[in-house]
Amino acid sequence: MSLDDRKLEVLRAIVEDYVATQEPVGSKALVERHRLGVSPATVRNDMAVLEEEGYIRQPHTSAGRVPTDAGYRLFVDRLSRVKALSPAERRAIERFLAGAVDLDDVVHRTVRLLAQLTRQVAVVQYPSLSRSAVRHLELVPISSTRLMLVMIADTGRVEQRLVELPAPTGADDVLDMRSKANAKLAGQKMADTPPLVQALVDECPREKRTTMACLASVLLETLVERSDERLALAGTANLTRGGVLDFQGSLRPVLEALEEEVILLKLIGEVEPSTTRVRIGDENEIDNLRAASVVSTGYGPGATIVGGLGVLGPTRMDYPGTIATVRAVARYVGDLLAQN
Amino acid sequence: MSLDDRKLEVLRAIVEDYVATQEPVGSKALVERHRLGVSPATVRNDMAVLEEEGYIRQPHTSAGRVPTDAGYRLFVDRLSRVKALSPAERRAIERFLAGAVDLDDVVHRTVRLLAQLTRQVAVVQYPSLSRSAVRHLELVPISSTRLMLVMIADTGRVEQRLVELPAPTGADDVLDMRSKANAKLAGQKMADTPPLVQALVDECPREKRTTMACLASVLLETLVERSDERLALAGTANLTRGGVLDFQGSLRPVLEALEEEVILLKLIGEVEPSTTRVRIGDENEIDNLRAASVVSTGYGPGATIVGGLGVLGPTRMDYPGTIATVRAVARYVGDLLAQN
DNA sequence: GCCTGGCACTCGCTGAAGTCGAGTGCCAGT
DNA sequence: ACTGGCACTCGACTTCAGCGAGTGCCAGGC
Repeated sequence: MSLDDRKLEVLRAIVEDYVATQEPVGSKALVERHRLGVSPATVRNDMAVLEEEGYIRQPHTSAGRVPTDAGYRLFVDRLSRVKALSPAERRAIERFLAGAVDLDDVVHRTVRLLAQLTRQVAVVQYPSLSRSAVRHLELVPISSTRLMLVMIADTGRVEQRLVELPAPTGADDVLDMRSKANAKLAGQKMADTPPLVQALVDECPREKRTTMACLASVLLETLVERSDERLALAGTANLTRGGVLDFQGSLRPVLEALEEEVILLKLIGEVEPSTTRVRIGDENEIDNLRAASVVSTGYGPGATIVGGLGVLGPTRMDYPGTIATVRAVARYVGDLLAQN
Repeated sequence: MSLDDRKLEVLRAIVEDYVATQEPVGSKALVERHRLGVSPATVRNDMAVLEEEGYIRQPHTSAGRVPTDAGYRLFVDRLSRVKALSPAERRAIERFLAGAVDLDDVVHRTVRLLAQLTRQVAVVQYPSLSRSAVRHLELVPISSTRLMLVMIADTGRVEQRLVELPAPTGADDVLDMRSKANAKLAGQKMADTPPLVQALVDECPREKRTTMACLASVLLETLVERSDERLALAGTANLTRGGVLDFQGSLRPVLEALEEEVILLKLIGEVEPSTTRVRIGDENEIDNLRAASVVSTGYGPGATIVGGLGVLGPTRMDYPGTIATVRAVARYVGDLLAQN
């Protein structure tokens, strides 16, 4: 059986009320608060159907109804009107982000802002190396057999790495390697660098080749294999909002999941074309997060995406508002990066 | 009245039992578990005295006793024997830290290790800039009016900052500024740099002075004013250990405090000579943490201290074990930094 | 003088019983 | 197809009694 308009309206009302009050919502209260123009009995019949279809459920016999994950899904996909941000919010975002001096600072401010606006846990991925390009490489001699390699990406991200050289190497040779490496790699997308790094070694005069190979391996490590992307997290205290009711009584699994960078990256890092992704409850592959929802999106200068950001909260969350905020913040951060 | 040895022994037994069981401990159970050689009645009398002196209290009339903050204090100061780490633990620490490739990596591994070993929330401060020295400065031209300043500290920490120049500046001039800055500042303690930076400007030929002044102001910002020291945090999930009993029922204030970097820095950053500092409950100046204890210490290569680290947990924690672990980890990290 | 056994007392915890009421499903009527 | 009515369910809350851990105190013994 398909759901007629009124049933959908009832579902929306249930979701909205439940999100607002955190309590199972009954037919009577629904009619009172939403002027549906029908009687409670009618609503009850609709509810029975919605329950049969799996969109809502009763926590206990003879209590009100609560949306299921599927109910939220339907709500997000078909029923929610996008909430526009208030001008005040827009201004807050702009002002808050404007003061950033530094990539670190941008990310920190962003994640705090997101947490504050959505009142949920916010996660921001640092601009991913694999999606950005090399701006400049610097080699700093530490001792005769040690260099520090500093890589500056076009997103402003900086990585450094110690290089142990196989043999003492003079300052001139270091300068030489530096200029060669820059000539070859500056401006290139990280993903395109491996063959170039190889070429760097191949083109090297024999006597310097082992040294260069050594540098090359660290370069590859830094540019490509570095899978441990960095993250910033904020707003964990928001998990305690709404008492112990959300997250089925225990924050434990959620906090544990939040500590695993790998998990978080999976959640917000897998960004496709500029859509906003909403994962509700069981849709999360992580067991620990089956009681949570994640709203995530990609960000970056212009249309390119260099990283992901998002928020995590109880399935019972204000989806329209959260989605709008996440999108807006992502857009502002993208603009900020574009200015660099 | 002063406390005789047996009363102290009773206090120790109460602390140990309470830490282990998380339940108020009564006179009978105490005698059974600790072979004190006296009867419960005697212990009761001792308890009455201890209570009068403020070292223990009864949650409710006719329940067992629980240590007060003062009780823990006395325990830590006079009663706890230092627990030596097991060889297995030592090996775990060494092995876990050995694989670090990078300062970031060192800090991350350390904080995770601490959290795991103590089963509490761990905090590690990045080597503080103000306590370290400049190893090298690098200036990377981004455009004709923009430079990126990269500062490498002797602790391995790297800071970068964008510099907007007042006028287009050629590559030669940039190189010149770079070598002058390095000549002046490399090897210097951050704290000593301000007059040197000033000298840098003063010694500059007039026509380049405004450019140099511009660089200098960013330098000062980076080297000195940068008060927002960085931190790493791990193990928040451990807060949920022990149910909602610790932290008087709400994790909220604790999580909030953990989000404030300023607060954390105050807690673990104020490191004096290489003592381990223990703050118990009310001794924390932060209101949100009056139900928590913090064990912190400084770390650094050799005898110098470049940063702080520590753990935070319920006042009901295993102090001897925690103190031993914190100290050991700090020592290993210090050794690791010394190798650089 | 200090320790001990005994004893009355306190009081939180637990479980049973009872009440309340929100909310339901169903049915007959419009 | 909707509505009003009605019997029913069942969780939440309250009350009450009994239990038992633990106490404080006191009188007696080493």
